[in-house]
Amino acid sequence: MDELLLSKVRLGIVAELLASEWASFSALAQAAQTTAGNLGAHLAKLVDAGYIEEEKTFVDRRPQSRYRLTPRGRKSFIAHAREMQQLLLKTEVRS
Amino acid sequence: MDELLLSKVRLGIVAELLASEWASFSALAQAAQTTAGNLGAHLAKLVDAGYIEEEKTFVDRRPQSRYRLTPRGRKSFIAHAREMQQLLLKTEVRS
DNA sequence: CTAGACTAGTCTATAAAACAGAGTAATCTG
DNA sequence: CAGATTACTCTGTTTTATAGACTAGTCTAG
Repeated sequence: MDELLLSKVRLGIVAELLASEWASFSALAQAAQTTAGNLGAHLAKLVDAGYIEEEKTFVDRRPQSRYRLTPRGRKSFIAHAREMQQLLLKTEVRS
Repeated sequence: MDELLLSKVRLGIVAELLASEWASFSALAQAAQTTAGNLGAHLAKLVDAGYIEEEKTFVDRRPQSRYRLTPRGRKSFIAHAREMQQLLLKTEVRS
């Protein structure tokens, strides 16, 4: 069970990055429904874990960080979703 | 996204209860791989939320609490697993 | 019958994590 | 240039998780 993926905010980040290759800080803030401060902290954790990649550039002379999932991050998420599915198989109710 | 199900320990509890109708405190301690104190706290949260049911009885003159999933708890878990699956559909990698 | 060990927890203090909001740096707008 | 905006980072507070001490009762042995 992946501790890093047991978080509303971090799952929101990953969900967004699964849908779109690269996402900006502000796009992620919207996706994860949280404040900038909190988002920054969660992003740092995901970067440290090698789940996402950070690229700091300037767009129109303004700083802009953008992020994307690494193969490792993608793999981890898939494994996580699978584990959930495995648990679900233990119950008969399937509807 | 269900906050209550974003926890290693609580997922361990739910997993065990999906597999076996009723489970004792000690069986859950083993399933969730945690200490008694911690387990007690998490069980209390799940009981408060109406996800599990607690039954305190005596077995061989000793106190024994046992727990089982409520329909509500089961439903919530299934919904949670489904949400994960939905996120997974956003990526092309399916292997 | 009582000392020591065990079961089945609960309670409490500490450690870790999440979070919000203040602060920083730069740009743009009137 | 004053004030507003973007794009964050840093720090202090609050919330959550966790371990371990503690309680209550039972069982075993001497």
